[in-house]
Amino acid sequence: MRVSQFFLSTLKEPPADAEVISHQLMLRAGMIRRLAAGLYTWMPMGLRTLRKVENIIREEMNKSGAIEVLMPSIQPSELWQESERWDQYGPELLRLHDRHNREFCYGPTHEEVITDFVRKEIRSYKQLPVNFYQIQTKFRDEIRPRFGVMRAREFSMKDAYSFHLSKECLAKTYQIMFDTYQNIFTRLGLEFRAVEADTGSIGGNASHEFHVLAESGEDAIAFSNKSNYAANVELAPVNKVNDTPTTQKENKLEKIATPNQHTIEEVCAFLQVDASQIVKTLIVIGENDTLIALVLRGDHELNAVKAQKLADVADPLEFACEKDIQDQLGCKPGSIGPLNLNCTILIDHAAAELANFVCGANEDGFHHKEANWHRDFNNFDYDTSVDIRKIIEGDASPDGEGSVSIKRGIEVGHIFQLGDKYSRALKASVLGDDSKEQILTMGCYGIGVTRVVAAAIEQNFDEHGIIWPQAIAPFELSLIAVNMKKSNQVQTMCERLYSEIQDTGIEALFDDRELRVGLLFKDHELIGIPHRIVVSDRGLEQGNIEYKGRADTEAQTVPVDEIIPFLKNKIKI
RNA sequence: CGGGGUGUAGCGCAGUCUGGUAGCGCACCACACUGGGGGUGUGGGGGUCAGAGGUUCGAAUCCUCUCAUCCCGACCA
Repeated sequence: MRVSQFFLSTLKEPPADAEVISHQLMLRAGMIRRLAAGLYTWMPMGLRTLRKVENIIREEMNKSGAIEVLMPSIQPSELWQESERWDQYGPELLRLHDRHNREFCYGPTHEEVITDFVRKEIRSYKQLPVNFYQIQTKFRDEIRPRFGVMRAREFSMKDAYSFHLSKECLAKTYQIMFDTYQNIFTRLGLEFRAVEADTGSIGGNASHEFHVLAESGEDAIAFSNKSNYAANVELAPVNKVNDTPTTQKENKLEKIATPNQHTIEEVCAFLQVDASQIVKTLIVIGENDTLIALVLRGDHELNAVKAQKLADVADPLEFACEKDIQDQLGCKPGSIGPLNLNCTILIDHAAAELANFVCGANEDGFHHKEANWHRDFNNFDYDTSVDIRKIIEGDASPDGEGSVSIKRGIEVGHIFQLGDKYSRALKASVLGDDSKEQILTMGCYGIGVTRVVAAAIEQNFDEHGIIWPQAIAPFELSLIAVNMKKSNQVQTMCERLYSEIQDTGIEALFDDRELRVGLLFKDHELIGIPHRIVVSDRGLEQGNIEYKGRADTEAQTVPVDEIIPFLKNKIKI
């Protein structure tokens, strides 16, 4: 492609409202433009990368045996009423009316449509298992779209849905999709991890998220340093360290005044103790609007996802207001402690292992020192202690092998074993080999296609711009001329090379603009094209072309005669 | 939806406090010089100062409302 016949629109400065690096670089490199909040136009440069991502996904999905379909983005409300999600989904579902005042929604996902399709089309167990996928535009009316296409309202997603007679069969396809996702993200050239995940609101059993590792990721992932274990921090369990908690010491329980010391930091500083020797007591709403105390070690953080799964705790987790705490427990939140507290108390096992600890005294301005569970608490039972804290760096790995380190990731894929939630609601069934009707079992598998593009940038950039993995670069090679206008030999060589490069199948962007070479370098580095050759009088006099990889620090010279094989070898067509 | 910003030329901003000719840099157009890392000069084009209402002789500037947008919290590919 010649730049003169393409559309290049780079910005020297990032627009002020772009915060994250991928958003800034996508705007500056002329990949996208914002139309409205969470809505983006893909410009020619960005679209080339988007299409490459799609194609890799499509190829690998096809290889896995999945079959491509394309469903409408607008869906009738009736299907959503059948699954009961019309009422459950909330304002994120963009609802609309047609001219006859019939209700529709813009699809945020396609479980209903595909299940409806399958119940009409699939009659026999002999047609199973089957896995349909599409690459299609979704709309989710996010409360706060942000970070450019990373969290847009309209976005492109690859969604696949598999149908089975049995859970065993589903598990097989699930494994195939797991492997396919590994292949896809490997081919995309991204550093990623498959992690165990919460099944969340979609429901179902097994679930894995695929995360692209990047500093700016919104999710925290816990890894074992010894095994393959990886899990979203929201989900990662924390193992009990001891079989029995530390035994009490001789020191007596002591009540001390801690005037105006409310937070853990304040109390620690005031009493000169470490946060790990203090217990914090959080009051949340339980089932039936009772209050429940969650007790954690002072240096640990509550894991809300784990806590709200406990039978007594309301889901979603909700903290009690100060007034209710004051009215029902007799003091302000800053002085609550588990000793003689008049409500259900759930103790995190790390807190239950403490001895001689500090805790609130349930009296404004007072704490206890030297508290011990077995000695000072009636009915304390270590075995009933619960796991409600966030795993932290250095904790033992949940699978028992090695310890945990934590990295940040961007969720780009998610696979679920759905079960029969939708097939049951929509009565999707087939006849089995016993001639009996059987409800289908489903799996679903998503990849955020547009998000992959942003995530790839978050993982691959420097101060000059994007550094594309070759598989998804908009162009593979930059052909730049120094002062072509004034040099016939440069111009002739560029035309010759451009033609020969095209014959190799390498996708080159030939910058034939009459601009200073510095400008050309800046533009091509910003766009992130992985390979670059420069043709100049200076080089040609020595019979050389200059080559530089986008991530290289030094350029190298290559004899003119060898440049095409050299490039073929570098770019591996 | 709560909290905090921001809306002035395509982009980045000043001007607003203290009302009085609409500005700067980049980009764009023309010409000339220049030519291996965002060069120089000369001359240009482009704005309903987010919108509406109000105060005033006079409003980008003061007041009221509306809209848009970004950042921090709960959701998700």
